[in-house]
Amino acid sequence: MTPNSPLKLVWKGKDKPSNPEDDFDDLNPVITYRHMLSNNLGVRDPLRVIALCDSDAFYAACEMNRLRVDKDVPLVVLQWDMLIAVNYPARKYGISRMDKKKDALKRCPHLKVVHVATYKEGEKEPGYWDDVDTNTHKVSLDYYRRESMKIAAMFKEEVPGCEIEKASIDEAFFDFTKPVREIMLHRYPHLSKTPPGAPLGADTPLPPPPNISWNGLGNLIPVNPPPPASEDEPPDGQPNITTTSLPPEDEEVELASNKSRGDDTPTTWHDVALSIAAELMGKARLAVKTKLGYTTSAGIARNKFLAKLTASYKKPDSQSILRNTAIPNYLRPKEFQKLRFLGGKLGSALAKEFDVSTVGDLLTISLESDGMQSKFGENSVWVYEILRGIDRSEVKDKGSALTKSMLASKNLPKPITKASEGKHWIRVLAAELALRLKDAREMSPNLWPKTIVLHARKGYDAGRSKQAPFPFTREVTVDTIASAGDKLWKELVGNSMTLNVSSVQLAFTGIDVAEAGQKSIEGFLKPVSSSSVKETREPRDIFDIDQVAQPGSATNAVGDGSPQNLGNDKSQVVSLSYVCARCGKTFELPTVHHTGAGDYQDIHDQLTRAKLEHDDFHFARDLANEGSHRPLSSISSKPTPKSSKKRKASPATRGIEKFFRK
DNA sequence: CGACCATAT
DNA sequence: GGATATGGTCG
Repeated sequence: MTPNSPLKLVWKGKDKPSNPEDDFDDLNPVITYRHMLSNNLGVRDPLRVIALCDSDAFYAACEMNRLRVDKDVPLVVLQWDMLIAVNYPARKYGISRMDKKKDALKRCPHLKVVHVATYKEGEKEPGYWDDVDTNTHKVSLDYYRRESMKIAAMFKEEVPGCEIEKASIDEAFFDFTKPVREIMLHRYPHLSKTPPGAPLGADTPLPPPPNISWNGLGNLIPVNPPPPASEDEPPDGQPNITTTSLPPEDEEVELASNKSRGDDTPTTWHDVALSIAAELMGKARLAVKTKLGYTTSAGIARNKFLAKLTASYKKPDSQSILRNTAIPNYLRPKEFQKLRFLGGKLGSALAKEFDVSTVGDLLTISLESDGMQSKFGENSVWVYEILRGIDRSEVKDKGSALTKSMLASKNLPKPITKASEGKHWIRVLAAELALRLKDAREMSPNLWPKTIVLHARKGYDAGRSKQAPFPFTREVTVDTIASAGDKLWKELVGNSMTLNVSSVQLAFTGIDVAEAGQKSIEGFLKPVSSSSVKETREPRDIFDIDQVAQPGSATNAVGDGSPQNLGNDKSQVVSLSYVCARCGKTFELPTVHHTGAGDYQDIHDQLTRAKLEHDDFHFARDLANEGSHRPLSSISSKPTPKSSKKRKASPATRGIEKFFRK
């Protein structure tokens, strides 16, 4: 029976609280030595501290850095005729996204206007040109992706031992719980051991926390927000008034008024944890600002949901802290449709069903109110909790495969009608994917896309998609990708001459590091050189294991699937290497001549032996390291309001494995 | 696994 | 709204 048992909350709706504060009655849990000294309470940890940090006007900031523009220069980033980013100096002129370039310039004639990088026609690389035309170019966000990765890398450096989840190109969540606990134990050594005379042993509450100074740590969200600034409230509380208090202009003012806002409510140990997290977050943000030139805004609170909400309290270049005690008053006036995951259909369904708009409104609706269970089913508990500031979703390190999919897409203002145009755009998109995959492989070689997907929208219809396994080829070339794309195109739009395609998207999905035993051996066999291999439009990987093991099998769905490529090359000079996906060690084999599958088999066997030996080394080393990082799958959390059904473990990995395990 | 949907920046 | 990303549903 943990103090924060979720069941308590689930059933709580049964007896309607008479005191509205009861809705938030888990916000001040008793914290014991057991809590303090446990390291695996996960999302139930009463000392959990999470932050969300996002870059201010990120694309604009990237361009300012790239062009070495002074930080006070108003600048916008353009995508065709649309503003996709407006820096803060430009916002002072009342410029916002949704404005057109024209209007923006009207408001601020000396505005710096930068168009996002584009590929043009068949260019291999994106670039910045001034003659951008949506009919011939496609946008590339690559520069921003790279900058984003730099920032993420610096964050990891700056807060070691902290789980970090990149949530989007310009946002990351931090789980500071672990490093904060260590610091707390170090700073307050009397917490590190249950005192001998403690009445309840480890379940004894901690002694009173020290008074802490929030000075310099960020903006404290007030426990008692000041009343809305304007006296003349529009009838009905309409959307264009800001219900939340306006943040003060500077932190001095904020701090001076803390007392009057009730921020002198008793300090808790969770507050101590928050304050330490704020130190760490501030340090990491400072590093990013001084070393990379990006300002950020962060929110620090007890979970992801609140951290995200808190980050928006004051921007830019600022961080804010939401104490548990400040949660109810911060949450209640918010329009729930602005909350994470309630911005879409679920949110509007709730608004319609109960005819309300704020969190406070929804708090009066119990779990078993008419319509709650029937209309929202599984979501109702999730909603119930989120409204009360409870969110058990975890911050998960997305590990090595930092990106699971790559999408290149192009909207066609003037829909295309000819097959040749389709081919053209597929080629452009393929070129981009090829480059991006190549770049990604510089960081982690052995990245493999499992599938390729083509999306197309015809006229006004909803888009349709087709996918197929992406073939094995060591060299993923534009041609490889384009022909796979062409094939999907045929299945999707056919040869009909009436086609009217207004958007095309080509994607890799299931990108992952090929791990031993997970993918087939092809992934580890890398042709170093080859001669008399004709460069066909669809170069087949000459080491495709299927060809070796089962000559003629056509499981490889590459390109046009023309059979003449299957084992038709009579003589080749090749040499092979095997690169371990885990440590990068390379095994080279001498150059061989071969005339048939038998030779392949020889090479294959030798490499297989080397690989097995090497795998054993990793296996042993893994055993030695066991125990330090086991995935905790026991904690169930619901990252999205969607179903909580668990996916079954993927079926046994098939393929080449049978060649190795005997 | 394949197609599609929901959500977000 | 365009360009991307992720995760869930359902057959």
